[in-house]
This record gives sequence, C-alpha cells and structure tokens, in this order.
Amino acid sequence: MSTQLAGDRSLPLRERKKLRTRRALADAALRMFTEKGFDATTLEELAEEAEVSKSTFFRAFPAKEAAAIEAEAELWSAYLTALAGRELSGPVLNELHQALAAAAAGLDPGWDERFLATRRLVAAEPALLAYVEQYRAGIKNQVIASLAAKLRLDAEDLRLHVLAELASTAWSVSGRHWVRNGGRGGRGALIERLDGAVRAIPASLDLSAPA
Amino acid sequence: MSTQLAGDRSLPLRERKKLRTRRALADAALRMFTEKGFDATTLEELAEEAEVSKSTFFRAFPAKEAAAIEAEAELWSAYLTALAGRELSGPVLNELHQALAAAAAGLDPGWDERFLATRRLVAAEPALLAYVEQYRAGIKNQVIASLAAKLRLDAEDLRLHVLAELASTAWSVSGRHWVRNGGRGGRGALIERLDGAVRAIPASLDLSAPA
DNA sequence: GAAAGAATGACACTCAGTATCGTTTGAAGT
DNA sequence: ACTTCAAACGATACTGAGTGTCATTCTTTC
Repeated sequence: MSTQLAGDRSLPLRERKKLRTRRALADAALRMFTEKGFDATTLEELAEEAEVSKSTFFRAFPAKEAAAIEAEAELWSAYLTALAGRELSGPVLNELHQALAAAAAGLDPGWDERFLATRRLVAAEPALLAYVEQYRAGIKNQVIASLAAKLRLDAEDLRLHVLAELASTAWSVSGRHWVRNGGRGGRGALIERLDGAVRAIPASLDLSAPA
Repeated sequence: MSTQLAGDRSLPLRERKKLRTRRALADAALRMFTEKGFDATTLEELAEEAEVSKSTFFRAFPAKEAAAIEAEAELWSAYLTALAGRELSGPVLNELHQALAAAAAGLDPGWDERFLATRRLVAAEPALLAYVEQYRAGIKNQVIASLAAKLRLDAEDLRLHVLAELASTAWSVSGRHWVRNGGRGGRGALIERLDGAVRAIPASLDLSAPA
C-alpha cells in the first residue's frame, strides 16, 4: 500500500531506474522552482540538473507543472487505490473520508516535507494552482466512476458528484490550514484537521445570513 | 444587468469596437474549433478569420482556450455581479442558487445556443475541460471572498468553501444533463434542472451503501 | 482642429511540448 | 558468457502559444 520507493529491491532494475529519475526530476523541480521561480526555470535547466535529457522529462511527466506537484499526485493516487480496495458500507462520505485518511497515512516518511514545499509553490504560482485544480477535477471524476460502479448508480447521479466534491474540498481546506501553520504536527495533525473538516460539513448546508 | 451587446448605443465607440472584435473572435473560435478541432486550428488562422492580428487576440483573451468558453465566462461573470448586488438573508445556499438562476435568466437571447456549442466543445477537448475547471475554481474563490465579506466570516471558513462548491457542482451537473438532451427546452429547462439539483443536495450527504 | 492617449499591427523572440530516429541498456533465453 | 529482443534514452529538428517592443492609426477631449 505504501508508495514505491526507488530503493525497493523487489522491483526490476529497469523500473528502479525509472523511479529514481522520476524522483530526481521531481526533487529538482521542487528545489529550482522554489529558488528561481517557476517561469524562470526552463525545462532544459531542470533536465540538466537531474542529468537526463528533455526527452526523458516528458517520458516521466506530461507537463512542466506535473513535476512540481508529485507529492500531491502521490496522495491522490493512493486515495484512488485505497478507495478501489474498499468494500463500501454505511455513509459514503464516511468511506471517502476513511480512504483519504488511510492514503495519507500510508505514504512514505519524507512525504510531509515535500507536500509542504509543493503547497507553498502552488500558493505562489498561479500556473501551478491552475494545474492542481485541473488535476483534482480528473481525480474527482475517477472517484465518481469508482463509486458509480460499486454502488451501481449512474455516473451522472448528482449525489456522487456532491460527495466526491466534498471530500476533495475538505482535504483542500484542511491542507491550507495546515500549511499556514507551517505543517506543524506533521501528517498526524493534517489528518486530524481532515477529520474535523468532514465532521463540519453537514452544518455547512444550514449556514444562514442574519435576517 | 444583461450582458453588454456590441450594438449598445450608450457605450463609447471605442468600447463598442472592442466588444465587436471580442465577439467576432469568440464566434470564430467556436466555429473553427468545432469544425477543424481545437489543436488543428492555429491562432493565426483564427485571428485572420476575425480580421484582426494575433496581438489583438491576446488583448481580448488571455489564452487560446478562453475564446472558446466565452459563453461560460459570461454566465459566471453575471453570477458574480448578481451575487455582489444581493443582500443576503436566510440559507446561503438558497441565495447562491437564486443568484445563479438570475444570472442565467439575464443573459442575452443568443446565449443558449453558444453555451450549448461551448459545452460540446469542452466535452470533446480535454484541454478545454482543464481550462474550464481552472476557470471555475477562480470563480469559486471570488464567491468565497464575496460571501466572507458580506457575512463577516473568515475566507478560510470551511462552510463557505462547501457552499461555493455545491452551487458550482449543481450547475455543472445540470448543464451536463441539459446538453445530453440537446439543450431541449432552452434556458428555462436548464434553470429548472438547476432547481432540482439544488433541492437534491441535502439528501446527498445521507447516501449510504447497503450493508 | 490639435493634442493626448488608447488600441492596433508588425515583428522578433522564448520556450513548452511533439515527432523522429539512431543508440544504449536491461531482460530473458540458450 | 553470448545472443536476441524490447524498452528506455539522447539528439535533433520542428510547431505554435504566448510575450515584449515600437511605430502607426484611430477615438476622445478640449
């Protein structure tokens, strides 16, 4: 269930190499974008830093932005995996919550730090924010498809869209708070914030303006 | 409250011209992207079709994608305007719903058709879908800021995020259904679908998997 | 009708992203 | 170890979106 580390001896050498360069590129991206800025860093420089060619970069990532949000992508990927391996029972929102919490808990130890750096970058660079929004929308659609299959519902059922959206929103807000606090408390604190956010959802619908 | 038509005599000539070229570009984009495909149409061709230079295109739109989703952008812009001019009372979700319905109702007569064409394009072109997702995320943030100011709440209040998201989701799902039905019933039918979707939201939270 | 200023067109430039192809390297069987 | 095969890689050339600059042409205003 945990992320594939590049040092994993069980993997064929070829796969380990691919993971290593992928990680090298993502690390270089995080570092260079933070130091020089996203726009000021060209892909050529980035590829050179990771000692691969530009071709190799595009074999590992579909876009410049993707390398910067690796940590975020790892989380959502684990989320989808956790959800797929789950047998649903009871309130669906609760299931999504559990899947998300389990996904976050299962990531490799260094993830916290990378995620923090990623979110800071995203907050500073509009291009990255746009990419993240679009990325999450794609994940949301996969969640909907997965739920629709498990529950034998139409993928256009409004309720699925609402639920997928709510889980994502809860995560997003929790993450922003966590980052504003400098990531204090690490992953545990982040997951606790998520718990609180999910619990607060039902009350949201009743928010009223004073008469 | 209605959209600025290029024929509006009350506007200075210079502004009318700007609106005319903007509309010409958006129309050309919708037509050419539909006929030739988004990628196969270059900006040079598109600009030539509208009889302006590439420079002028980028003064009217920030990106190639933006010209294709003018109709969508008009709606959200009207939504923000309607929301800004509203005094909130009662359930906030209801207010958002009303603002959205009013915005849709107030757009110019040809909007239905352009919106339909836009959504078909978006469904066919991943690049456009990505752009729309990102665009809506920006609108959502403005809604949150507007609500936070009116209700004197923190912009990070989870409830605001949830509500802004729900309104957007209800619209999105309603629109997709409407498009699947070929836009039958015009704007009236679309707004009715929106009503139904908003009403169905509370039940979404209770969706459970069979034990 | 003249001055001021905004919008435009023309042009040059950067760089993300794609396509092609010859070379290297790990995987698998003998 | 030796060969075969396929996957990954590097090098190169190319397209086209998006930016910056500047001279020119319009609209507004006085």
